[in-house]
Amino acid sequence: MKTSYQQQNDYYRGPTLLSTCMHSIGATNNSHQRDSHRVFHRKDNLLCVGDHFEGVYILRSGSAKSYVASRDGEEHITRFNYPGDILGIDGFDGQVHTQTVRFLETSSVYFIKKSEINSLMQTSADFRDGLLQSMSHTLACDSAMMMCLSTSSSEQKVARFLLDLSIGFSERGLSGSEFILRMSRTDIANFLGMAIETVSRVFNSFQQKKMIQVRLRYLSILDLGALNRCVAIDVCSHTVTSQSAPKKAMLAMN
Amino acid sequence: MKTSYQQQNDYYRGPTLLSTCMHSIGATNNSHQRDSHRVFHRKDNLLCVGDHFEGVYILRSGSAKSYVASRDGEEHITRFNYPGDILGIDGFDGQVHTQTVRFLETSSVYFIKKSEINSLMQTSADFRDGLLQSMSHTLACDSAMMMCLSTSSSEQKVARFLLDLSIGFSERGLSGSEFILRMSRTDIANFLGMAIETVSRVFNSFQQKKMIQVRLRYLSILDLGALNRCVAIDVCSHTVTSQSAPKKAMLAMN
DNA sequence: TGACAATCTTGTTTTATGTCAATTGATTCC
DNA sequence: GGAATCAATTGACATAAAACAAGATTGTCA
Repeated sequence: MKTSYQQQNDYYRGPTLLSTCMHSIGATNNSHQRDSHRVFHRKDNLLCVGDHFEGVYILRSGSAKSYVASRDGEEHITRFNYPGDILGIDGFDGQVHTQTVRFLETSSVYFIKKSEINSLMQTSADFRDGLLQSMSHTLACDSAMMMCLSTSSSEQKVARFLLDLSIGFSERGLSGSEFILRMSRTDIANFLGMAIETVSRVFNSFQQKKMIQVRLRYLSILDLGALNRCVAIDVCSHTVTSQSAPKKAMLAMN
Repeated sequence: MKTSYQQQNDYYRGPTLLSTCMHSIGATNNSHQRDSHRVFHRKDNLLCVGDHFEGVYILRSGSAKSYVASRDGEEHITRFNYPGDILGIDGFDGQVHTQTVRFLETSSVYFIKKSEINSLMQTSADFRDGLLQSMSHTLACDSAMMMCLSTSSSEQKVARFLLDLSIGFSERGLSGSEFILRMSRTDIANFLGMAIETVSRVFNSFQQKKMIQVRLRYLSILDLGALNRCVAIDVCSHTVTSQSAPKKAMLAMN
């Protein structure tokens, strides 16, 4: 079974918001490239809350999760990271990192020193635009996530999550319909703000409706349309007869 | 009663993440300052989803709400804005705005053209740092908000909301204990991802516990400590005898 | 000033989802 | 290779908060 799933930790070479930056750096100085690459393993931390800000990292291969911690020690995952993502951007404010970044599998990153960022901002318009664009894009994603967290049902949240993964893999030239969930159910539950049991139940429910096929961390999307419809209006769990009047009206408009 | 509440639409002159930027701009060119100031009224839109990105705005006085829209027309408020905040930053990605910004009261903004941003990024280290810092700070706030939305009870959400407002007003040199809620209950409910009725009930509950005093949009914080404790561990709505075992344990550790 | 429209509050009912508990199924590691 | 640990599922039950409904208050404009 494993063989049908694409390797997700191939080096990422496709277009990305920061591919331009890589160019700029390459053009500026080739000799230091060796030193700027670092490899990490599962459960390694790239950064911890409170670490001094030294620069940003571009994830080249593998995957990671970024999380914040509340006063009482509770952790909350704010993002899953994939190749091309910039890590450690949160350090610009106050020169201290507010998030911990932990790898989900063997991964490699490219490091850009603070001083390098500064000089590139002045000399390379591409780098400037790329960085601003990337941060701006992250802000937009956060807004969408907030909307998802605060207004969606459990089924909508999981559907949204799977679709985002699917889109992300597609953009990176991997299969958007068959992939491996590198994170645990606990991580997914934490990220989506729901109980782990509910995640399990929704997966099961989707599977019974032939929308997905899931076994442990191997996931196939069988009916993309159904997932998309689920996100737009949460009809997955209801029969038409049990629809409330407002929901019926919304369906009618479609 | 109104007289005891501070005017919130005085021009903001205190320290802010972008006060340095204002300096830089002032130093660069004084003559255009007149043109860059614009005044808006309640319910006016500064930006709409889909608008082409022309530059960013710094809110000088008043207040606004930023919201995104889903496919089915539902709106979700992602942020309330106060003097010193940068508006329109979301346009860096794709040169199109993804959020609508609407004023809650008569407000004024300072406009910085795209071309100006570009030249300032090159020439002024202060502006560069200020902008990156501001965006980074916003990202951190978003993370905290996501955590709040996904893991908090209704009482915790409202407590967190009031504390954030209080801190924001204090930082701006206004009273952190007595202020006007410029947004409607509906806006608050939308922002916090809860029903308007629940917002009303939580306000009432807090009032009965002498934590706050609220009448329409006039709000006083009577017991800051209680609000803070409510955010840390949600004990507001429970008596000690009804605590579950884990919650009791958490309380004991305090 | 009075009437209409918003906005906010309060009471009751319903339901989605969390919590608790038990079991099964994978990994890990001597 | 088998105990031990960790991860995921499944079922029964409890509950916080949404939905629904009705009323009170405030704001607005002729």
